[in-house]
Amino acid sequence: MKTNRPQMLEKSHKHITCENCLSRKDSLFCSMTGGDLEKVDSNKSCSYFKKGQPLFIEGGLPRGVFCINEGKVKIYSRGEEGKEQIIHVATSGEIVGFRAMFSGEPYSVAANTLEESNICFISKDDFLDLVDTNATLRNGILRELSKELADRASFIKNMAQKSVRERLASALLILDDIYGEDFINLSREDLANFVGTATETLIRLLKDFKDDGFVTTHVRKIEVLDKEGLIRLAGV
Amino acid sequence: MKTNRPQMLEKSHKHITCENCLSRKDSLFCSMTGGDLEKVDSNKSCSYFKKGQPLFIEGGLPRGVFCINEGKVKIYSRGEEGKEQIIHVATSGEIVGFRAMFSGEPYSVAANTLEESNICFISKDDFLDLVDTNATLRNGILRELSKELADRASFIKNMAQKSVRERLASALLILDDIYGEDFINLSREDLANFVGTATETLIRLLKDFKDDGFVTTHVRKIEVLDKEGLIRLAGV
DNA sequence: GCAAAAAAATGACCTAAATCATACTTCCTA
DNA sequence: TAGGAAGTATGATTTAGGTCATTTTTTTGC
Repeated sequence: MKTNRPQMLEKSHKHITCENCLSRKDSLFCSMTGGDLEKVDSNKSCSYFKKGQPLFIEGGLPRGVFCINEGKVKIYSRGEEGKEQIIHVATSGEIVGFRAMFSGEPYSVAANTLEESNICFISKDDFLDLVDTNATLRNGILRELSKELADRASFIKNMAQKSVRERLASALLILDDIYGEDFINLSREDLANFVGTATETLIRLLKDFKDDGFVTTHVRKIEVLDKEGLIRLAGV
Repeated sequence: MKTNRPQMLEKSHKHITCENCLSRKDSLFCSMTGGDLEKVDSNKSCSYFKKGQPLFIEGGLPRGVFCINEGKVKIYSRGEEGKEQIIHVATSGEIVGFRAMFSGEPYSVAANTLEESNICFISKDDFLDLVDTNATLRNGILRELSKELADRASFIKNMAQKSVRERLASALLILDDIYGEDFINLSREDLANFVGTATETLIRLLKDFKDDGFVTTHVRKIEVLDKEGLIRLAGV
């Protein structure tokens, strides 16, 4: 059963040891062993982020990467009239912002927390050093980049060829995966910006989905009731 | 002045030496020196491809990478009703299909020549070996992957937030860059599948652009007359 | 615990762009 | 080099979904 727990994270800046980080098992860092792990551990800094805080902004200069210990982060880019397009929602264990490390260019996207989060920061030098010396990590990163590239190709195809209804179904399935044990917890506006539609349209469609028994809502939180149904709707 | 030359490529399978490959300067391989270059050279195979031939198909198993010596290749993915979404048009010097080398998964996209092309093939083992031992190449690839990721994020945003008109303007600018000295040479259908619209809509909008003096057409070929105008239209 | 602000919801309306139908051109190839 | 197929063009019609305006609910800060 899904939970609706009001998460209360430790608000201090106390150090989270990689050794004990529960999120590490899902992470690119999962393979790391003694020496490298210690190096990261001693050089990283951990912070508590309130909901809505930026990790970095579009056009900013990257100084390092962020490793999510606990929480959710939206990766997005702003269009002309300021409308956000959310590209990805990152969760515990994910490393955020490492693409700009390699491209040598400013951030092409921005990142903000979607809820209160504990996030560690590893400096550019330390990270690149690690990538250079640790072949397993490097291969993990190459694999990750490739997968993400494939994801985005399919994202583009969906935007081009699917109706908003189908895209919403597919977005809910993706988010249900990301939120795992918890309810999907995004504002209607953020959800609309992920699906790529107007907020009003999203609200209407979500109501349809509710009426049809695919989902239910607890104020702003969304619970997926019928995955199979959504899969059929999404037409994957 | 743009050319309209009827390209006639060497139709044999004769070997193209990397050493003399004119496209190499634009390539990820540009940094490669004696030893590595010779290794690639002696292990690769070169082929002439007719217009419309597949390099690989969606879901197929990758055996190596393709290096375009001369020609154009569309990278695309098919939607449910078989409609193609073109993700990228690759040209001389580009290496195609290296993402799947790292992900260990089947191709998530397909690749077909858009015109007759000379393309070299490098086997998976040779390529991965090279990446493992040549740090410069490796960094080039990481940079390339990152840039492409950024490109696709902006592609997604455009699909979500821009009108077909704006997307067409932006697509024409991108293609004008890719085709360089030559006219843009894509079927209306391919162009529609790149912009992400119906073929009829594309034809109508292209006519508008012609009436407004932004482009002119030579049968199927498209010549950009007013870049500045298109930039304004695209709203970049 | 209340006021103000932000978010969510609903209604009315409008248009960009899809779809369907058909005609015209250009390109192959037999 | 004729004839058929593929590609291009245009017209008529429909509709998904965007926009704007307003109300209701929830959240937030004092």
